[in-house]
Amino acid sequence: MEDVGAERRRAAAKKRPRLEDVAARVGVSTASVSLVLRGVAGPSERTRQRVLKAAADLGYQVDRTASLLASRRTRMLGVMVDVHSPFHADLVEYLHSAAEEVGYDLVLSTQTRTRDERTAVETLLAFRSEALILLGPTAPVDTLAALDGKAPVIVVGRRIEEGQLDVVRTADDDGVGQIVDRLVALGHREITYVDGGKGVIATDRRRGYRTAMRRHGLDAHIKVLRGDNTEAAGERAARHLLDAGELPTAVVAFNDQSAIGVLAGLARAGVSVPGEVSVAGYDDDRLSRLSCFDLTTVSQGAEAQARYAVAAAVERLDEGRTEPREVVLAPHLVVRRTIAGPR
Amino acid sequence: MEDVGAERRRAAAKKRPRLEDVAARVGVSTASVSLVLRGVAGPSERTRQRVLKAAADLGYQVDRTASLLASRRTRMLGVMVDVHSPFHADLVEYLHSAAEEVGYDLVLSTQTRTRDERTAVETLLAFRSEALILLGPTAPVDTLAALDGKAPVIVVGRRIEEGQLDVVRTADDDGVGQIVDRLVALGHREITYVDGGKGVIATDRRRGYRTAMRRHGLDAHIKVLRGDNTEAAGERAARHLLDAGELPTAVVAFNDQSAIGVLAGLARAGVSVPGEVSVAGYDDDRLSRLSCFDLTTVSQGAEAQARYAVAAAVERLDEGRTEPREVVLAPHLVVRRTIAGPR
DNA sequence: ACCAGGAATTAAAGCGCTTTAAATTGTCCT
DNA sequence: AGGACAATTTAAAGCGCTTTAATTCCTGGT
Repeated sequence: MEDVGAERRRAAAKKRPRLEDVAARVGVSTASVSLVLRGVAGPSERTRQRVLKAAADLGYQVDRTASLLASRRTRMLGVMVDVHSPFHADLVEYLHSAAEEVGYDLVLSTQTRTRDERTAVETLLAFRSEALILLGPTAPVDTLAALDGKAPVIVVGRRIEEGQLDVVRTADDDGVGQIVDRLVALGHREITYVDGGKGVIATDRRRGYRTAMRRHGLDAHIKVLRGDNTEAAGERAARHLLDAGELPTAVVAFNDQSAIGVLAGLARAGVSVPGEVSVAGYDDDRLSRLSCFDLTTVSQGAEAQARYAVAAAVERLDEGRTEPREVVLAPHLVVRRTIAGPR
Repeated sequence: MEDVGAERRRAAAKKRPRLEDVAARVGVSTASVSLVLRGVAGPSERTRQRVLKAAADLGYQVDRTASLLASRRTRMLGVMVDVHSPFHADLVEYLHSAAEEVGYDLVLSTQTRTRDERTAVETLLAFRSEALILLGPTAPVDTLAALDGKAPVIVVGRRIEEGQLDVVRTADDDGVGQIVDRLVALGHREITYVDGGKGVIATDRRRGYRTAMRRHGLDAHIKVLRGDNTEAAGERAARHLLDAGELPTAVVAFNDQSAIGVLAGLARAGVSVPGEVSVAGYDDDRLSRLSCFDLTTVSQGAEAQARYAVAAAVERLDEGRTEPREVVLAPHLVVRRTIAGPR
């Protein structure tokens, strides 16, 4: 009993200082302190200085949960990312800067094996994000639209049918088309595509491949290998090609991770890239830029996407826009080492 | 004027439901609803069901900021990570599971170019993290110790002198020693080390290299190349070696990222690994496992570290431990493709 | 000396939830 | 029927901050 009491007292003694403590020390009201600390105009210079000093002396640090609760606004944007994606990592960084510029803060929630999309989004909402920026969400449109009722939803990187939600994305089919065009220009005809699974993004890119192949009259060479968004899938695809014994002259993968898997699979079998086979990815993520891969890929303009996404959120939040808007950016080819003319 | 009023009314109308709304709908008090929603024993089964139903109907979602504010506890652990480090990404994932198991939640804060360690930690504190788990912090001990006054600090992966703080780490010098031992056993004598900069971790690993070399009587071959924790540094080091024209038979790098840079630099110059030069890294991070690298490295046991870190936090928070404790795990060699006997 | 008007300051009412102590209800004996 | 006791339920007091409306304090002009 004694002990518990003592402990409690000790704990109370070293409790973090509150606004009230700072106010008491200076001899002003908590209102004034609050104003000074947030840099709101009003308090006199003298008060300002004294408050600042007292706050520093006490080691005062604002309690964000209380601020958020008290102010109707939170100025926080919730971002859902897939922690495994290097491309998302890039995006997050740009989102950070973009948000900072307009005075917003980011709260991240990441999906892992144990936390699915729904949980991730709920956390964001529970923390009072004012808008949700979802990077490549896989949930059905209805679900996303329902979410939009609770907070403006900005979907990044994925197509959504007909003006239901704010979307920022690149024209994925066009991007893949550009790769195919370039490969064809280099003289390739046997161009195989490694698929990215059943998401909307994957569908678009696959379509881009098919369309481009047809445009060049290469219908007969259209070949799509099952896959997903991981290195493992790329490697499997490569093994599959090798086992089949008839390597195409070029392989285009759903994304960079998959492409890197393809690269690995080929390397292991001693197939030279781009000597024997050309390989291209999609996203221009960190990994693709590593000099050991130096992968030819398509840039989605991560920075621009981040900027537009934040801008969209701000428009909804601060400028009263209510109609959904879609921003489609043009992807552009980033030619690096992994493609060349056919063998 | 009219418009603004109207808009405000509309906004108010679709405001998210509060505990009170759920309570009103069922005809009980907010207290009961709170209890039910948190799964606390007390409310009858009948009440329980009705509350759950009402909450679902209304689409109620708890406002975390309010909960946190109201409960003295937050059950949140603040984690500071470097978003660029694949090893940290691994750790975070394990931390997530470990925390979840003991009923804690994680709030992440990442340093980027624009956000330094201090800011990151302040955010964590502002969100009322009860303890801080710092992954490889670079701040001086004093700063960290000061922090410990505000919330228990658990330092992960870095040595801290003499019982000032909770620390979970692996014996880095030993780890590097193991690599050197293995290389020597394979017959290597000219083993060069690519340094990791001036942090404490780097110091330990460098020492491990030096000590091991001396132990094998290879003092004359000790050679440390300047570097840091990036791929770029590794690549620079490789170029340096190549320019000097006298390649060692083995290169040990500060971490996997740096080692991958070395690999890239050597590959570009057409030097075969492990044929002509053996290369080893440290951390056993994601990248090192990619089959295209298949890098020999040292595992720090990310999962175990995460587990111990969370355990340490819980002990401080819930079990009243106050003396700092250090957990030093034994690293273990992960032999993959990149080392072999000397040429 | 007095007052209008602006500048600085503050009292007080929440924000949406948790939690404690007290009130209410129900059950089972005697 | 009356009462003891346990099972439920709830009123009300915060949590630490923001914000609005009101108050106080200064000016300078008359």
